[in-house]
Amino acid sequence: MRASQFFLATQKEAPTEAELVSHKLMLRAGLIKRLGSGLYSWMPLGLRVLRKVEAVVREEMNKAGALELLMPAVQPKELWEETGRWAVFGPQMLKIRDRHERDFCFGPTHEEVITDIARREIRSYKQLPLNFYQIQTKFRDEIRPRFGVMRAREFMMKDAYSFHTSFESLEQTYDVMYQAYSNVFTRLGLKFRAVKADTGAIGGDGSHEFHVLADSGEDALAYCEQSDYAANVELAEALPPTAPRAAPAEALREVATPKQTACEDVAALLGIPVQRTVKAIALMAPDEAGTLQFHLLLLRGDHSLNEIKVAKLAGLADFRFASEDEIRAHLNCPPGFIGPVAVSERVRVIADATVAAMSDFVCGANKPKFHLAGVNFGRDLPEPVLVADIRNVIEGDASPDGKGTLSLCRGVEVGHIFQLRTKYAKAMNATYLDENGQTQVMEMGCYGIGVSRIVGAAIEQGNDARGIVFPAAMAPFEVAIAAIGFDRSDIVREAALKLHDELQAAGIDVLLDDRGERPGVMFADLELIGIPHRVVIGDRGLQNGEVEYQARTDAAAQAVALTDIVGLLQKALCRSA
RNA sequence: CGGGGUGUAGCGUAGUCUGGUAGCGCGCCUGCUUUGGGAGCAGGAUGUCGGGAGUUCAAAUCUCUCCACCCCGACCA
Repeated sequence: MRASQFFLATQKEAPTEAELVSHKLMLRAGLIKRLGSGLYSWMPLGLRVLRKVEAVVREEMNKAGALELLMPAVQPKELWEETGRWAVFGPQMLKIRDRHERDFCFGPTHEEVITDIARREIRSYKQLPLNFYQIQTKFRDEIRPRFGVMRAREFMMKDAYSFHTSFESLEQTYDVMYQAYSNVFTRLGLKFRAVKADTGAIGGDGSHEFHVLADSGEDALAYCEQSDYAANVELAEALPPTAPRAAPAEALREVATPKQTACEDVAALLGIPVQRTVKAIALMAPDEAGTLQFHLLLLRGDHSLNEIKVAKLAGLADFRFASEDEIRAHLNCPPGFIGPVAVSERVRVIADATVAAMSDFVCGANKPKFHLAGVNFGRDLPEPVLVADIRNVIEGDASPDGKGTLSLCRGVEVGHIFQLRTKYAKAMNATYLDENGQTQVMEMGCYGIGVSRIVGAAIEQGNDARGIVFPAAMAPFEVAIAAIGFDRSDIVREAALKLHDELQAAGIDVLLDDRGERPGVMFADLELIGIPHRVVIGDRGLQNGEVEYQARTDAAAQAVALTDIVGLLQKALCRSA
């Protein structure tokens, strides 16, 4: 490709709308253009990147035995009513109506459509297992789209769905998909981690997320250096303390905390570690009769609430945080000074396992501007009605597998695999006949990769002061030739065109910068758009039969004989000559 | 949806408080010079100042209203 015939749309300054490095760089490099909130056009340069990611995904899926198909993006309401998800999916689903006033949605996912295909097409156990996938545009009306293509409303997704006669068969395919996903992210040159994930409303026994590691990632991940344990913090279990609760040693007393509401501030005022404090979080949740009950959750001062764990507790599935008025009504105290001591029977006190093992702790006094110190369960207040794991794990916690301690990092979720089991097949009556002629419900798995999100995540991981540093597998071009004086030097022009043709003939994706721009302009552009290998051709070097080669990550260029450059690039790109 | 903020040329912005000719940098076009790290000079084009309504002799500026976008929270590939 010659730059003069391509469309480079680089910019020196990033639009103010972009917050994240990757978003800024994608806009500056001209990979994408924003049309509306969460809606992006992929410009020719960006589309090349997207297509390369797709190609790797497609190859690995094919290799794993999955079959590509393509389903409609627009789906009829009736299908979604069968699984009850027309209502459940809620405002995240873009609902549309045709000229006959019939309801449709723009597909946010395709379980319903694929299950419909499966129930129509699959009759016999002999046809199973089967694994279908597609790479297609999805639309999810996100509450808050942000970070460019990392959380867009319209995005490109690879979604696969497998069908089985048994759970064992599902597990087999699940493992194959796990491996295929690892292959995809490895080939794309990404630092990633697979973690155990919350299955959420989808349910099932197994679920893993694949995260590209990046500090700006929206998910917190816990992993163990000493073992292979890794889980989303949403799910990661906090083991209860091993040491039993110590006997009370201090007397219960009030301490004045005129301005201190946060645990850190209270601890600082009292000159004690924040680990000695307990914070109370007030929730409202409906009981079986639908009456709202007031709950007080106790966490150690330095711990944070894990809302997903809370929602799994009996009676708390539909919790919400209590309002200030509700807190005052139940505790006769404003937030900031609330605690579990001497509360009415209507207050249900739930303690995190860590708190349940604490003694002589500090908590709110249910009296404005006061806290209590030397607080002990059993003596100063009843034992909590429930002790559970309701906190997020922190750095240094014991690993749930009992081998070592946990570390934390952040990641961008780019893949998620689920064992769906029979949830959809049952709801939609997707059955087959087994060896005995009996009707059986199919087991199902589903496997998603955020193809467009990968591009953003990769840039988040690969960038420097000069711009994007793409892994070779997904760079828009593998090699750039910067021809200095292309418009005025015959020997440069000839050498550049010849090298361009040779590289092309060798199957290398090459961009020849033949714009005749000044070197600074060319270098800046080629670096910004992240092309991994650059060859500079100029009069100066050609006099010695040399060109310059520099990898995007190299500090400086090296002189290379013109006759050697093709071989060097083939080697750098791991291509055989 | 709740909280905070921003809308001025393709991008970045000044001007808004205190109403009075819409300005700057980058980019773009033409010409000349230049040519190994975002060139110089000269000339030029591009604005419903987010939309609408109002106040006023006069509105980018004040008032009301609608819209769009961004940031913080709940959602997720």
